[in-house]
Amino acid sequence: MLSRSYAIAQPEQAAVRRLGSLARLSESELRRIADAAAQARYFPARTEIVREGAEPARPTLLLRGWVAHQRILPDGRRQIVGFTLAGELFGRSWSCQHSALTSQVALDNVVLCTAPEAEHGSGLSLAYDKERLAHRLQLIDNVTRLGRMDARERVCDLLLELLERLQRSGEAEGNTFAMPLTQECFADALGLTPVHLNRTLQACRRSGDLSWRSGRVTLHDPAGLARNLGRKRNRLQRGDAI
Amino acid sequence: MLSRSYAIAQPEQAAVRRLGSLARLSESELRRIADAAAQARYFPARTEIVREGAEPARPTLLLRGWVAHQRILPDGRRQIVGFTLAGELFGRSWSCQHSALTSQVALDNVVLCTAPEAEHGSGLSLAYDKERLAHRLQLIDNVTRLGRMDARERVCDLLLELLERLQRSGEAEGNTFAMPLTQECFADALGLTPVHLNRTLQACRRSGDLSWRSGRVTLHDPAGLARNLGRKRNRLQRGDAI
DNA sequence: GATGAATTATAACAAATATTAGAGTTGCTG
DNA sequence: CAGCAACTCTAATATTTGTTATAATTCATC
Repeated sequence: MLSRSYAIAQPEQAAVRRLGSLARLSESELRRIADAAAQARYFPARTEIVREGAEPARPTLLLRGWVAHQRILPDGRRQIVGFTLAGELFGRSWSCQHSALTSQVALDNVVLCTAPEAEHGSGLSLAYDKERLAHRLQLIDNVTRLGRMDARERVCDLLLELLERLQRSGEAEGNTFAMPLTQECFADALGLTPVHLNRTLQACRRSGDLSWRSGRVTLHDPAGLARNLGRKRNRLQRGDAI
Repeated sequence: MLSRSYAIAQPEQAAVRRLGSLARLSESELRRIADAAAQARYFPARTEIVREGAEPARPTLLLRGWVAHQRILPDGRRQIVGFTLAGELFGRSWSCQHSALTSQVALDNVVLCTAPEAEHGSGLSLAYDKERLAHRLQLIDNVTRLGRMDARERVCDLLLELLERLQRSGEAEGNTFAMPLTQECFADALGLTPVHLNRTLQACRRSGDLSWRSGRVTLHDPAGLARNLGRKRNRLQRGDAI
């Protein structure tokens, strides 16, 4: 269990840094984010944060950990439709006013807080809009991945996406990042069985594309992979929204 | 080629009816939609309306026909990530301010117009928000379909979705609707090859699930199918947004 | 360090989907 | 209505992915 002062102070800075990279925030907006972060809530790994169909949570800033947004079919098949990483927002994009479109579960130990209200047209509101745009991009990429890529391509493409996002919020060390997901969970995001994902990972290791050991993933040539997969670096630009 | 007066008058009514079903529109809003529809533009089948990455079009109201939103991989593989049907809006949800996230192509002869600006908080603005929510729902359904359903389930699930949307805008006759898509195109939406889609359609016909002949699709027991697939009727409710 | 549970790895086999090729069918156009 | 092009259908075969089972490894806890 994290001690309170440590749990909040560190990740809060990263979260603010990341929002600031999406739009220019005023002093008072920064203060309100810090205030919100002080009211952090904690969810242990594998805990459900919001259940699909439930009254959804307010817009939420993820201070630490990863959250998965998933659907469960009646016979138990699971599909993860997207991730939220530390420093990113979620809540509104995966919900409507009356019910959550997906269930939202903590993949590891998660610290989050309710995001402050943003005035229409403010910097904060722009940052929120960009976040929603990023979610839509995530979903479109996901559809293309699942519909038209084979196992190896799916693995590399999703790991590339995660690396890019973690680099953006300063959580990657070069081409290496901490991977809190189990292979079974990763398979549920890629529409593969755990066995086939494992086989594919071995192949990727042997071909020198990546390494994945004890919760750390390294992509050995991200640029080459991206070229190979036709992955566009669909960067969000200042002013992008909706 | 459609004569101008006929092309506009008929579908415009359906489009207004559909927007009205999403939110209560004022007299002046209705008039502005009619004005916009009078400035209709025409795209023949298989024409590109907006190319991925291009400066995107303004928010657009589709008066007639179907539009596909698609990604093309460098080697030519195509994935359709969503559809817009007559009476629905598109443009903003598939774009950001600076570049379209997908290319948008006319699947049959299409008539569209630029949607009127909506004031913040107005009925029209609420209808637009709902439309964007519906697009997000479409994408999430799509990910689940492609990730975790087999060929037969994908076919039935997508046809069900299309039937529901067409029923909502009054374009279906009972459980039958006009299907402008070629099987090859439908396969590109389902992440299947045309050959396998065709086999699967034969199987669905033989098992009595559906018929698809000369551009008309009938689902023989939509409710039963929906139950079978665990398809939730994720209806948009009054007040839903963002 | 020893123990047990969870995770990862491997193999053999089964099922689903892709590929290639070609034969019907439909619908448009002259 | 003849001819052509696009689309649909079918079959044989190849490849990919799923399933089941079990072994090896890792990780947390004692």
